[in-house]
Amino acid sequence: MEAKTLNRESWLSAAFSALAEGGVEQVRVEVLAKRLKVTKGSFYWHFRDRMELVEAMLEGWKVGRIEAIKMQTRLDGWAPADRLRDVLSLYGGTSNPRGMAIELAMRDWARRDPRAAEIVAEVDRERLRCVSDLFAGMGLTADEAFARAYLFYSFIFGEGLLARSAAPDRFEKARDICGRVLVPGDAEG
Amino acid sequence: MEAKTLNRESWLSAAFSALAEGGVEQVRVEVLAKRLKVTKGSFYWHFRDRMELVEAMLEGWKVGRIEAIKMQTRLDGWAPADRLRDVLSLYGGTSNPRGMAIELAMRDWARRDPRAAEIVAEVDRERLRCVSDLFAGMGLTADEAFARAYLFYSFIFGEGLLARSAAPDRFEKARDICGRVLVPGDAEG
DNA sequence: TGTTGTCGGTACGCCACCGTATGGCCCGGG
DNA sequence: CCCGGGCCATACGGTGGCGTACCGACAACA
Repeated sequence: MEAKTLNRESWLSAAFSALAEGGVEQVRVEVLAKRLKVTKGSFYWHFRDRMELVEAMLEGWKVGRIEAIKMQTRLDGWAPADRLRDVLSLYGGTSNPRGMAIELAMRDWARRDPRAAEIVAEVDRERLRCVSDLFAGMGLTADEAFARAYLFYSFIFGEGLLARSAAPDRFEKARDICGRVLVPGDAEG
Repeated sequence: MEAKTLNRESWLSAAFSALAEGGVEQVRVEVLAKRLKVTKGSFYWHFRDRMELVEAMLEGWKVGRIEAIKMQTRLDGWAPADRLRDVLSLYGGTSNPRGMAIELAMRDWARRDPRAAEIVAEVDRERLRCVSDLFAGMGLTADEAFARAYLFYSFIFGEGLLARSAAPDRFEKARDICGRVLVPGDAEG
């Protein structure tokens, strides 16, 4: 019961899937077309060229991620530490593998494309600011809060990079301990 | 004064440069040939095909990294904490950007190629084992030591992923604080 | 001086991808 | 009925990469 005519969103969605699976290099017009069961004639109706697609991806990802982090760190009467634990569990481990794949692909992309680098930089700034504020809300100084946020995000993305081969319970336990180190506090017995 | 005839090492070296700069996708026969100022006729003399090159890269990277981590964590009368701080400074920040670029490219590669994934997994196992032993040498239990090693490496690689835009002193200070959190101890005034 | 082996150049066919030009289909408004 | 626009198919030229077949330069060596 899918819509019988595609639009920009259809192509963007397919593009993000390709990005997650194979990096920017794999978001190719004819490949996406095949996956959408149309020809590229459709693509070049909705987009001027491939560059317009990838720039739409950058912009869409940016606003989506910034909106998400603002939601996730807004404390409506919650304790900062609890919010931090929430964010950690949202990105951590094997939950939301697609989201993590896109994150990593985005960052690999940023390593060689200045436009992507600028987008990732903006998102990172916002994220560091948000969780830095949470740490500051726990009584840390500005410098310490920023350092904690830096450690926090480095761990999250680095974890997605580390090979998770065999012994899953071992990693499970490790992540548990890491969580307690990253966001101090007595909770979470 | 370069050798006037190329060999496998020449191609491998160029291949790792291309890998660092643009990921696996950029290690292409004709591109490397152009950079080495020869034609691909040379390449196909030293290698059967492109796959033989990339497999040589995987193997070479593996043995090199395993050898390196064993060196860097062997304590010849050194304190475990000092060795940990050494490793951290070796990979951290902006020192050795080429090495970090290769690390990240390798891991991005591993996300879509099972052979690369296996290689990275082997290296990671060895690294986690080595620094885990160091943490254990500081009196931690096996579980805690492994968790610390996990946090340690996640931070190192995650840090390479985080956008480092503007305010370098801010990040410098943060990494300093992170170092003290990652490897506890009173040293390093 | 002829022979053999090492190393690289030249030229070709193949394929995947990009972007364009153009034509066809279908559907609503007049 | 027809017609105009939204949406897609078809077909084409161009480019860049892979791998192969074959040729040439050059050194060692007998």
